[in-house]
Amino acid sequence: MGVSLKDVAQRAGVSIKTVSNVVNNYPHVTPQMRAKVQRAIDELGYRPNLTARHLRKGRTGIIAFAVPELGNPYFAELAGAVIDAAAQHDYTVLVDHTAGLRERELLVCQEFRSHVIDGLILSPIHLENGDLLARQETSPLVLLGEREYDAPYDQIAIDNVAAARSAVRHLLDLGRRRIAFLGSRTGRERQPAHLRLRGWREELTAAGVEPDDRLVVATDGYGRGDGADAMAALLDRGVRPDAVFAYNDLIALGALRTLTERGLRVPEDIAVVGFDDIEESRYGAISLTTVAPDKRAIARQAVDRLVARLAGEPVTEPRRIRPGYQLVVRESTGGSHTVAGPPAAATEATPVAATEAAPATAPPVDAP
Amino acid sequence: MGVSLKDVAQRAGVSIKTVSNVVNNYPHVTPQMRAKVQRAIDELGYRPNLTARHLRKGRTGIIAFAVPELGNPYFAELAGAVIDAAAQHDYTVLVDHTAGLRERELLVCQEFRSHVIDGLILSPIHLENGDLLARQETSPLVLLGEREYDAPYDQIAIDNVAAARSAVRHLLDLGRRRIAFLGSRTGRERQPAHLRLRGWREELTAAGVEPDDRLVVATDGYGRGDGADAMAALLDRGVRPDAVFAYNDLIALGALRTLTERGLRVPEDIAVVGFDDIEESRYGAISLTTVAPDKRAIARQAVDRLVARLAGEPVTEPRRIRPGYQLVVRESTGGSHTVAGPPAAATEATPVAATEAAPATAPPVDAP
DNA sequence: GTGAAAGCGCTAACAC
DNA sequence: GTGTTAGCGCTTTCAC
Repeated sequence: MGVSLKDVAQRAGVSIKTVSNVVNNYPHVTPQMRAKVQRAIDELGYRPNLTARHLRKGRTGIIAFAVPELGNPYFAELAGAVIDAAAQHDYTVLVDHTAGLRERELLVCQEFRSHVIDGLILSPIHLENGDLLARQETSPLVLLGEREYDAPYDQIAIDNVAAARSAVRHLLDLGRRRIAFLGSRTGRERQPAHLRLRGWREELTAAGVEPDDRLVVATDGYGRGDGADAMAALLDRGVRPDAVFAYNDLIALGALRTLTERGLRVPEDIAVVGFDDIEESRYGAISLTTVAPDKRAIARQAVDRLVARLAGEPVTEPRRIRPGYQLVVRESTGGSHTVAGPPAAATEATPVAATEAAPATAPPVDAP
Repeated sequence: MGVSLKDVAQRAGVSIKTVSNVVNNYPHVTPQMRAKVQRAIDELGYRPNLTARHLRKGRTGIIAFAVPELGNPYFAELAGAVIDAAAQHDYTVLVDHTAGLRERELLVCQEFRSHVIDGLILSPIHLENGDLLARQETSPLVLLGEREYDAPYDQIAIDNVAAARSAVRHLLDLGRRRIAFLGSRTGRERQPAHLRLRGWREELTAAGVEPDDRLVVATDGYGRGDGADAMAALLDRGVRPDAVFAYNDLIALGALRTLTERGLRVPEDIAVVGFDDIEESRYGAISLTTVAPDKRAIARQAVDRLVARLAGEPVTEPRRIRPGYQLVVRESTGGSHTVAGPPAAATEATPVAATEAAPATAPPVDAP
């Protein structure tokens, strides 16, 4: 094994405690003693065994962040933000991905590295409410994403219905009436996309447009290929929308590709809106109009909530936090292009809608 | 604190050892004993404390994977592959990002979570050779990426010079002669892109074309915005290339965007080749020709090397492993589009070049 | 097949 | 200010 405190103490001719004091930067150590110990540390190449420290302290300073798929830029960008936010609190992040499988989601929130991770931030897809209620593990858990649960855990998610409505409203304002929805799910007991789909339905109805279910296309996954296929299927079916609202940017980008291949003009023939504002949406030949959740805020708040629970805040009442979002209008719906500038500062955006944590900005406002 | 082995033992009226045997699925336990203990475990909701186990065993089963930026899809995709490869060996991955800062790279390979991570896979950018030689930490380290070091650590990287040459050769074969390179670095002591830049230079020279340094554009970073800016700067400078070879796909995609904005046709006016084969390169309005490193192989081999070292294989001689790569020809150089199919199986690709670990495939072959 | 006891390396009381 | 000591929860000889 490696060099331990005892070895250093022996070498320096002092007690273990003194070495420990030096290692932990205890204030009350005489400079000469500190120097002596430090020399022994350097000579022996001592590195503290954090595992032992963790065992002793009962906590590790490691939190886990589990997402469906790291290959989805939205989650990759979010993971980066979580890592940064956690670092601010001196926490290290263990990133895992579940492939959106319920089994792996269960595993991660039940018995994943028990006592090694202090807490978990999970973005579930197929986890059921009962799974959460049956959770044995006592470490704090914060939930992210579209699914809403009735369980004693903090949940962070933008208002998906309102956000979806703002996207559809934008398309209606452009005079579009046959607005397709890409990315509902096939043959699942639960419909992960249901909130955004509901927003689509509600906003159409509110505008006096009858939602046409033939314009709703289910996909197998959430990737670019699924979007491309869905768009192709819709067109092959002979259904011709004048606008598309996609569950996420990847699906929208895939649809965009199909439209280009088929020689359809965007936005003239068909306008397209996505959801997520991943960076690549700003750089395509046709930049993508999209709903931009405030990822930094989501990450920061998720970490803040987790850290608060870790610090002992009781779960009297689980909190639901709604970070802000923006509708960023770009070329795919006729907006001008904004290649520069961070997503949150895009010029052609409707104001942020946020509750609780975001410093009160303007309430949601209609797109021009 | 939580429930410990002792508590379970007490409850079941057996010794600690017996409970431990049950928990670890020891073969020689009578069924009735196992059942009795299991009942106590369930009743008390016991979860093993992995931290204690780690301390006792001297290893944790956690490895770290540190990349410059998780927001770069190449690294995100690679991270996903590493997580999967590690899972095969029952290792959990702690993903971290260094922002490409030497300081953070040092931190991660020196004193990062000592004794908590069994080993580290690091993709450095600014780490110097001396930093590696001065490394105190004794846990295994595997290096990834373009930088080549003279240090006692395994290194996994495709043959960047040859890969770059194949990209440039492809452009030369198309009759292009004024081939720009986007993505060299400004004012750094080291030139991270130097291998690909060297490939560019060598292949041009070999073809009897004088490399023109006015066609080399430095960028501040490796993102889409950097590529867009670099392309714009080149055109504004009045320099008109007939092809562009970019350091990576993001820079190429940014360049593509600028070209579209300026009304230049791709590939007719300017052909574009990238490097990385990130998924989005296949889905743009103009799909991108790119050098596709075999990410799965890179991840697998990195994990394999690390696991081998962890299993006690001595570092008699550090290995240099060269996974395969392909040149995937798509629309940005006049190829047909390949939206479907995994990157490694793309039809219009030059054969794989790989050494050592990849099951001997065909040797490097010229592009047609 | 099961039990008793030692110790992994560290921290935190508590003495001195 | 510094030293002594008792565990944190687990695995692992070694008896029985």
